[in-house]
Amino acid sequence: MSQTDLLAELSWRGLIHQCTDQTGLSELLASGPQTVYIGFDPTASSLHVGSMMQLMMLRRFQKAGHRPIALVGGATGMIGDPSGKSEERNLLSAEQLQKNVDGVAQQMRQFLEFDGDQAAVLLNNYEWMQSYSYLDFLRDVGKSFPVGGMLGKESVRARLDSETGLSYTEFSYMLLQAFDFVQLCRSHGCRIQAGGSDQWGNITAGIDLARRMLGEQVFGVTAPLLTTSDGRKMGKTESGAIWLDPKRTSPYQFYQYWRNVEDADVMRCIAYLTEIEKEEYESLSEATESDPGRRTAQNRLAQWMTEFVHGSEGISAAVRASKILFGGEIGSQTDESLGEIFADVPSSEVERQLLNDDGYWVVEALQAAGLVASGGEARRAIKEGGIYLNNERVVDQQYRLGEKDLASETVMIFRKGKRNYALLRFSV
RNA sequence: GGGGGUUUGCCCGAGUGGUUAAAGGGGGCGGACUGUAAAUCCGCUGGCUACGCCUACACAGGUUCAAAUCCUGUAGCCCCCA
Repeated sequence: MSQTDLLAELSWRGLIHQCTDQTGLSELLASGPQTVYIGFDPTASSLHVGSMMQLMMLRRFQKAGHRPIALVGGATGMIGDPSGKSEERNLLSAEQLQKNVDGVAQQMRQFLEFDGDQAAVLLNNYEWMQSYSYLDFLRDVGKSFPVGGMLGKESVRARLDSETGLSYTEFSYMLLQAFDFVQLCRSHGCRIQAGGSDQWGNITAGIDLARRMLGEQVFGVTAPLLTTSDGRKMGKTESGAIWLDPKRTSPYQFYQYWRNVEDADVMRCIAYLTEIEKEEYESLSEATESDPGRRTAQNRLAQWMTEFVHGSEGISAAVRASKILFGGEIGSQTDESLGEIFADVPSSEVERQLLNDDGYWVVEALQAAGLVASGGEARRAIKEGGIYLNNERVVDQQYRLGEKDLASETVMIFRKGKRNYALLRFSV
């Protein structure tokens, strides 16, 4: 991909929100391979959907022949970026921070190429900040930082006007991030910083600082934030963030999240997060327009994302689980395959001998499985036709469960309504 | 300190001696429809192997054949006077 294609691509994808000097940047990119950096906050040991967008941005630069630097904020993470936050952050402990940095660094390997001519570089700003003394920092960096400019930044003003205010520590955050840019410019010849639009203030601070300290002209470009059509941040559910780590968000949940994206948001997700090409993008957009019921774009998005993040095994597991969880036939399964498919479903154990003799009363089983709070509720649910055993409706309130009702060696699958599953394990 | 009012199920809110497990609404849960959507429609919404029994209308006690409903005391909330 040539340099001009890169900006054209970012632009049709809507990934350029603000840019400090569009023509300057495009000339710079055209003049040869450049180094570009994006900072990542190590607030957790896994990346989530929001940071994925930034990683894809770096990936796009790398594919176009530039060198990406993923900067993990080991030092800045100790302070906490106040941008876009309404409250003072809790400070993370040093050990927690280190764990997070390690976890995040690990995940980046699947997004960026760390070998070859334009090998990606992974840095931690703790490396150069840890031994920087306060006095030296004030003399070298603070000196070139006019407070008036800082006060003018939107991110600072918003917090100063709020009731919680802004601590000196958080106020200083900007200096640290600005200095990162200077440092990377010096050590790696990095002249471009990208980031989310909430980073605009920090990025421009870095550009000003580079001009003052190094006399260098550097550039900044921001991408829009990934929000829903009604303005909420994407990548969050009631139960928390969507993580890239399969231990935190299973491939199934991940897949389902994207499948369920609103029509109004789906095309933006595809543009921002995937590498689906323009022609396909347009045909998906057309499909959403003309036949929204088929959810063609959502399916494609879910499939692309899950495969990219969790590999071919992840996507096939997610699709298999989706088919069964949405009412498909269960048939005869093994404990192992059920365990995989129903990984996110609560399960309980009861004694196997309950199945002997007259069998185990469904109403009791439903209570044991935790699907209903009382026997009365269980009876009612059955009467209403809302209870399913291994995806087949239970009609008889007096039904007794026996060995024949097992879906696998030891497990029965109960469902209340469309989506509430619970496993009951009959152990020995 | 004195006087008046109020307290109902997850929430709001009717009910002022018996057919009241308590109208109506909201929420929740099921079902139908659908796009694993929205809207809509229908049903359910104290417990108990249950045509019966038990527990419930702030709490404790009393009157009565019978109380969420009447009386007394206690507590919470609200208003008026000082």
